[in-house]
This record gives sequence, structure tokens and C-alpha cells, in this order.
Amino acid sequence: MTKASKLSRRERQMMDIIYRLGEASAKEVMENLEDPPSYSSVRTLLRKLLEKGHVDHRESGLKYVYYPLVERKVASKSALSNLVKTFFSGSPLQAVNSLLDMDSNEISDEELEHLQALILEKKKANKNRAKK
Amino acid sequence: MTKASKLSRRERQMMDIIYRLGEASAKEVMENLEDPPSYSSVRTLLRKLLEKGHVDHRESGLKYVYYPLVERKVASKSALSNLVKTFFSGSPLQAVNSLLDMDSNEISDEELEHLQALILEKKKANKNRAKK
DNA sequence: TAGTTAGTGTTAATTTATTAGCACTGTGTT
DNA sequence: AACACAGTGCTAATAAATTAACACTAACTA
Repeated sequence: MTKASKLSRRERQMMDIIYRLGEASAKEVMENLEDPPSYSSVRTLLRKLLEKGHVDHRESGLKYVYYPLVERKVASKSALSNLVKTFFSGSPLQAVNSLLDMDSNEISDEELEHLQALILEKKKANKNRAKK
Repeated sequence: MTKASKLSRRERQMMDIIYRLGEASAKEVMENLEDPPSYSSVRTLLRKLLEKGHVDHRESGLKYVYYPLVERKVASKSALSNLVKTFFSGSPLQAVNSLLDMDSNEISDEELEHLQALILEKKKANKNRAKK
């Protein structure tokens, strides 16, 4: 069971915001929440996330700034892996297909070439595996 | 605000299972839950998902089988889009990079070639956009 | 036919999540 | 110094989620 899967609805929303921003103060979290509750409530939940070990905080001037304890890269892999299992029968490639198809997705030539390079690497890796 | 984002923890877990399996009976949902509660509890939650309009059910012999009302394809796009926003600064390409890097990811040559074709299409689309 | 199995509907208790109130502290400003 | 401002800690009330109990039904089986 992944750490993220234990989060409640609000906690999840708040963690998403913190991941999106990298780090965030109570105020920033509140401003980014949909149907935000009171400032006081936001702080209470942040404290809970702190206690549960999902975030840590540091002082920044007079206020606290919260940041995730599981780094973005690790959390994103875990989230992706879960999504692939749930919606793409465990096939990352199907997920890639879907991503490339996304509406908002105007990928530049440069990016596409970078992607092609990546695929060539993968192919090379496959050949090496075949040899041994 | 997306429909999925309103789900509680258990509801989310159960929806994930139903999406993964395509459709599922109360028993199947229960068997796939981590730390499953009683059968009775699972049924109560399924009824709630029904009332909220997340799933519908049909009779299959003597029992009910539940299936999602938002189809997998649509739900997956929405989940992907959200994940891209949260963890990849809104760049689907970064997400693709991460997917191709996934450990468990032994993509066959065939699949890689399919992907290359897809990229060529995208490039062509870019050229057309440049022309006009 | 009587008992067992595998479902169902409804309802209620308990636990957890969510919200917010209140009193306090340090800083800057007039 | 007196005030406002922006934050804090702690605590309590409320709402929602989670769990499970109980009584019932249809089908199968000994």
C-alpha cells in the first residue's frame, strides 16, 4: 500500500498543491484549494500531514513553508505506476499513447526528436538483451 | 473539479478496482481491497457509489455486477491530465519520459516501432500547422 | 422439506475527517 | 507605547466516511 493511497480527500488535494508548487505556505495552499475552508482549517490539516510524515516544514521569515517528504520524482513514479495498473492494464506504452494523444498536447519538433532519441536507446537496449 | 476528486478514500480504492476489472461484484471488489472491511460494508459503499452516480449495476444471475458510469477512456484521460499537472509541470512529454523509464517496462521492438510511427505523425501535424 | 449458501435492503454505531474558534507571539508603523 | 497585521498552537464542534448488525429472499442440496 502506497503512502499516498492513505490520504483523505482534502489531504490529497493539499499534497497535490504542494507537489505542484514544490513547496507552499498555509496561505498559498489555501489560495490553491477549490472551495477552500478557513485558514485555520488549512493549518490544522497541514499539521496533520506533518504528523503523518507526508510533509516537513521550515521557517521562512516569520512563517512556515511546507514541502513533501517523498520527493516529487519518487511520488510521480508511484502515481504513474498506479494509474497504469488501473487504466492501462499495466502497459506503460498504452499510457504513452494516451499522453501523446492528449488534446492540449502541442509537442514541439525539438521535443519529438528528443523522444525519438529515447526510443532508439530503448531499441539498442533490447538488442543487447537479445544477444546474451 | 473532476468527479473523481470528490471520492473518499475507500470509494477511490473501490473505483480503481472496478476500473481495473472493467466490472465487478461486491465479492470481487472486496477480494481486491487492501485491509478489506466486512462484506456488508463493501456493499454499503457500493450503494453509495451508485447513488452518487459513479457506477451503475446490472443483475448477473442472482447477484449484482457494478460498472463505472464514466468510461475508462474518459476517466483515464482525466486522471492522466491531473497527474501531468501535479507532477510534470503540465508537460505530457515529461510524463512520457518517465513512463519509458519505468523499471518494469520492457517494451518490445514492435511496440517501439509503433511509437515511432506515432511520433512521425505528430511531426507531420506540426509541419502542417507551420504552413498555414 | 429443512438446512445451507449466497446474495439482498435497511439501519445504526463508531471512527475519522473537516471545519473553525480562541488565545497567544513577534514585527512593523504611527 | 499602542495598534494592526500575519502568523502560530491548541482545542472543540460538526459533518462525513466507514464499519457492521440484522432480517429477509431465492436457489441448491441432502
